[in-house]
Amino acid sequence: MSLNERKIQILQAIINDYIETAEPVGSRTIAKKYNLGISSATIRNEMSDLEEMGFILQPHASAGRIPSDLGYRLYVDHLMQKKELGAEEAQYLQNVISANVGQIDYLLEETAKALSALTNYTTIISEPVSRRARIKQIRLLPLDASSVLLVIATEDNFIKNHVIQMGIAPQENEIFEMGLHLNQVLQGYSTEDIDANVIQRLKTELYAYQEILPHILTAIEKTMCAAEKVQVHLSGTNNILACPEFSDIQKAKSLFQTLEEKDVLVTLLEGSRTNDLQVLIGSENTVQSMKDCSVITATYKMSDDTRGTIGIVGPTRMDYSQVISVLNGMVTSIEKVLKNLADGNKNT
Amino acid sequence: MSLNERKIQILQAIINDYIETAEPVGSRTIAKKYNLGISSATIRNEMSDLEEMGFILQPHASAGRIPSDLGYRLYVDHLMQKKELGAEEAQYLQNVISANVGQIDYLLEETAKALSALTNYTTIISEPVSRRARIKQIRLLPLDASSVLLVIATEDNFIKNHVIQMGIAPQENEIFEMGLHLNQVLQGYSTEDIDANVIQRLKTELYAYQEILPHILTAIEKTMCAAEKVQVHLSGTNNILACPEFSDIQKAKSLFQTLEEKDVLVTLLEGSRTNDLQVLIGSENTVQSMKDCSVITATYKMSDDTRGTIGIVGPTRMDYSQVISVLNGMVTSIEKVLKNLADGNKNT
DNA sequence: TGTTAGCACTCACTTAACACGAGTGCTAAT
DNA sequence: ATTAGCACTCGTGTTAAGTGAGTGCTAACA
Repeated sequence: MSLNERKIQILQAIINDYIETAEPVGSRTIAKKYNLGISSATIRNEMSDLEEMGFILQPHASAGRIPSDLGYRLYVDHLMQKKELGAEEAQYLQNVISANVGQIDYLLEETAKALSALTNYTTIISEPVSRRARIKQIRLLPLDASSVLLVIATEDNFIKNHVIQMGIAPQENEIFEMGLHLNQVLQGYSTEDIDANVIQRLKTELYAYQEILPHILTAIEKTMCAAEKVQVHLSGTNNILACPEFSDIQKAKSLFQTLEEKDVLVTLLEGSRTNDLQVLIGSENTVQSMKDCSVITATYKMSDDTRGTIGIVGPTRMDYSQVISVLNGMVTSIEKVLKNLADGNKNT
Repeated sequence: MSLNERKIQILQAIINDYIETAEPVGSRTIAKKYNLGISSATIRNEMSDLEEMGFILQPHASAGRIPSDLGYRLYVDHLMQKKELGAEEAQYLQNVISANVGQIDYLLEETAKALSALTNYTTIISEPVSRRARIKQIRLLPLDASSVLLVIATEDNFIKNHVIQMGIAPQENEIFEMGLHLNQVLQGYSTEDIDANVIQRLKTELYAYQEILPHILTAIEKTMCAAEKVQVHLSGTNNILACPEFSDIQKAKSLFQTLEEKDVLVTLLEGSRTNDLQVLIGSENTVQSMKDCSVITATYKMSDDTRGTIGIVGPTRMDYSQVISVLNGMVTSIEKVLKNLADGNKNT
């Protein structure tokens, strides 16, 4: 029993129809709607084969067929015809991005909204992070009598700051001098580079400030940690409730619960860091509550080392080709903007 | 027809029972469960009066009674007995807060989670903002050949920064000098204080830097705007799906849609800026999709001028006294921590 | 005059029976 | 190899009857 041309046509018809209608597809429907030149009986025989091969399944004995996860997998890998993103949609995305250049968090928030609006699914976006944030500039600013502001700019132009509270009130010029020295020593360093040796060196060279130095070192560590922590934006969760597959309120609730856990979302996106585009279909998802969902993720690069991920979550019966075209378009647009930002060679 | 003691007892019984069971309450139930010493027939007569007065209503002719919004209003204002927060719960909240001191956004995120976990409703928290953020420190740091980092610390120790990209590459010492000057002039100023006069003054005094000054002034404006922009955190939306009143998926969807719009959330919370604690019941809400919800908001102060708001959203049939006790406990805890932060007199 | 027992009535909800129809699998004819 | 025909399955929709929780009203009672 081989997967001949006709079987493939039938499978494609089933998947297309099911994605459109969300109803199990029967042999008569296919015979009428898609002119394959064969009768419903023949289609029935082929469908029986397709079921045996695991590409489709029957919800119950007297119902039509629906695609299985394996069926969708075949569809996504070989059958699906790839769409290009429409001009108006591409323009819409471009506008959203352009309007928010310079504020990375708003940019991603709005991008997520736009993607949800275009696809009618749920969007997850992680902020770009380098696994190894390198210090480009480090500064200390006296804030008031008892606190000092630490500012770290990484090579990707991510800025993080931390207010350091200290019991002792140091002199302004001391703070300033320390800042200059730290900047000189730590430039180009990542978290891991700041090891015992470096710390020892700083302790020696800044012996005069031994009372406040520890405060500052812990602050640097915390700040660098925060710089490496992934921030995620979620949007369009309400679309889940529009899907007939989630009319069971229990299913919907457990999915919502999962989507509220940022950690889970991060792992979900992290998984696809290596691939440009990844599709996880139903049971391929490791998270239990997402066994009825498909997740399509795309990676966007800011620099070679700094990348974030966009994920679209929908029912397995999702419009794969449309989502993929939207994601591709979005990645292109966003990379253009972010690369300019990282290179720092464009006016705001 | 007056609201005598007995009517009040009956109303209270109806509300208590309905909050607990979510089922319309009949006269027999009250007669059996609450020992009021009167028969179900008498209760029926009183209930008829209560309905006429608008405190309760009948979903359909042969059903029991449920409280109306007016009924809940009376309950909240006069009948409800105020609870104190349990010791373990107070401890739990305190732990969550202590664990996240120093990072205001994580703190609020975790606080929102904790409140949702304790109440089983949805939590919205806005970050504390002063309506008039005043500049405490303003600095310029050269980042690389073409960009400069602007750092503004407000008097409440909120730090905001902005990367300014400029075509021209200014000298390090020029940047530094400008920064010092700006700091001197703008200290203590809020957005509104920086009017045409001030700008003219700066333009004159910093005439030497007329090419880059405009870049910097717009950046200052943008940054101060961002400092005044309210950030909101949302948590526990999935609890909505556990409420029987939202088993209608359409209702749930429209509520979810509303909750995804940050602007709406901000207005929702803003409304109660003046009051310490505010309860909006059902139709008292201006937003259409929240006509079946009650929103309890509490304001927490960081300093006299800087305050944020916590809101709990649930069905009108929510456990008002419990939510209020949790909110009060939370405000006390969070204010203790935040005031220390704002005063800057405690180690991190 | 306020309270209560009794009773007729209402109406949502449940259950069972039944018909309907979409869909299948199998068989036999082409 | 294809297809027409047919019996069979099973979810869905409809109808009818029964159930029970709840009400309002009336008349009797303290």
